[in-house]
Amino acid sequence: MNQKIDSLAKILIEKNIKPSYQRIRILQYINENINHPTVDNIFNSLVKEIPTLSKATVYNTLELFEDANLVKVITIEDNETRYDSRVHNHGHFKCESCGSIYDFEVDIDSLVVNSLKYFKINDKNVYFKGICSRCLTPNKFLAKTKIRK
Amino acid sequence: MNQKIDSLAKILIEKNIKPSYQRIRILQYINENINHPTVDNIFNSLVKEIPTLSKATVYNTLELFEDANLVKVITIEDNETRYDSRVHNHGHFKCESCGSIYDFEVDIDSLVVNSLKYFKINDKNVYFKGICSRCLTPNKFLAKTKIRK
DNA sequence: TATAAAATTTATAATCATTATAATATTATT
DNA sequence: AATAATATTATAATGATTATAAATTTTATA
Ligand SMILES: [Mn+2]
Ligand SMILES: [Mn+2]
Ligand SMILES: [Zn+2]
Ligand SMILES: [Zn+2]
Repeated sequence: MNQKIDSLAKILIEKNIKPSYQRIRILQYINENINHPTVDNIFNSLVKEIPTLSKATVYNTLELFEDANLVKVITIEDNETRYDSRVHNHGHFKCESCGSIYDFEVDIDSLVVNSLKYFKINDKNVYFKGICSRCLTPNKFLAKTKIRK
Repeated sequence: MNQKIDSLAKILIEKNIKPSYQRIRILQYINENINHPTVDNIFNSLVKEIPTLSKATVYNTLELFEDANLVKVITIEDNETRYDSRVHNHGHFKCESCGSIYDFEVDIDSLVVNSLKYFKINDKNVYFKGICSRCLTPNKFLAKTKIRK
């Protein structure tokens, strides 16, 4: 138990972030929930166990994590900002039916753009939209299907 | 003058959209301003010539255009929805210094993702972030530089 | 250890883009 | 012209994010 907390604290210390209890728990949450949670997801889950938690802390902490490259902001939809603890470059697929966001591996670096020769590129993103396989053939996987809002 | 309006009206009629004056002017604006304007950009420009224009009309019209594939929503930043009248598939680069959004051609269709074999893909997006060439060497192009908020 | 300073968290208010609602105006149909 | 359908407008409501200041916790120093 303390091992887990210690290792999370270590990650924060290495990034020069003081490992407060709230920060450790938020880091833990995004590491264990890689389904690209929103601020509300994170807050509503954690506030059950940390009743004094403030939403402002979640916002502040995520901004801190973003600057430290511990988390990546996913902006597929304009109304919901999501967070991804997998910071390596990968693509995202959003299902327009169930709302789930899937990761997929894609060789983004191979996308060389001539017209951006003299631009400094810090960040490359790829995202698709459509209907996921579960929604396309729902009856087949009924037992496995999880509906996400 | 009327030729332009007529051709814009024609575009709308072909999409089964009644060519009201407001709709024609909004279509004209996004066709003439391909720098990915926000709703505010569109509204503030047009309201000077159409004082009765309502922001709700701009929102309604853009949604209508989106459904008709006359415009594409660009969501690079989570706080600003932008609109693009160039609906063919192309990439976007957002400069983190001046905020400008550049178009670039990229062969998105060549991105084949095995894990999405059984997914229905409706929309593919690619966007980069970084510093544009003008911001990297600002003195060189002083005369040409246009600062965009 | 006691005290002061700094950092963090919390509670609350403010902001702002978007959506919803209902009234008004315009256009089409009979 | 009267009626119905559609579009526009004005306005309010919503909701996510940001800002602000007070309260709490941690750290540094005497
Ligand atoms: Mn991901
Ligand atoms: Mn574009
Ligand atoms: Zn789905
Ligand atoms: Zn720039």
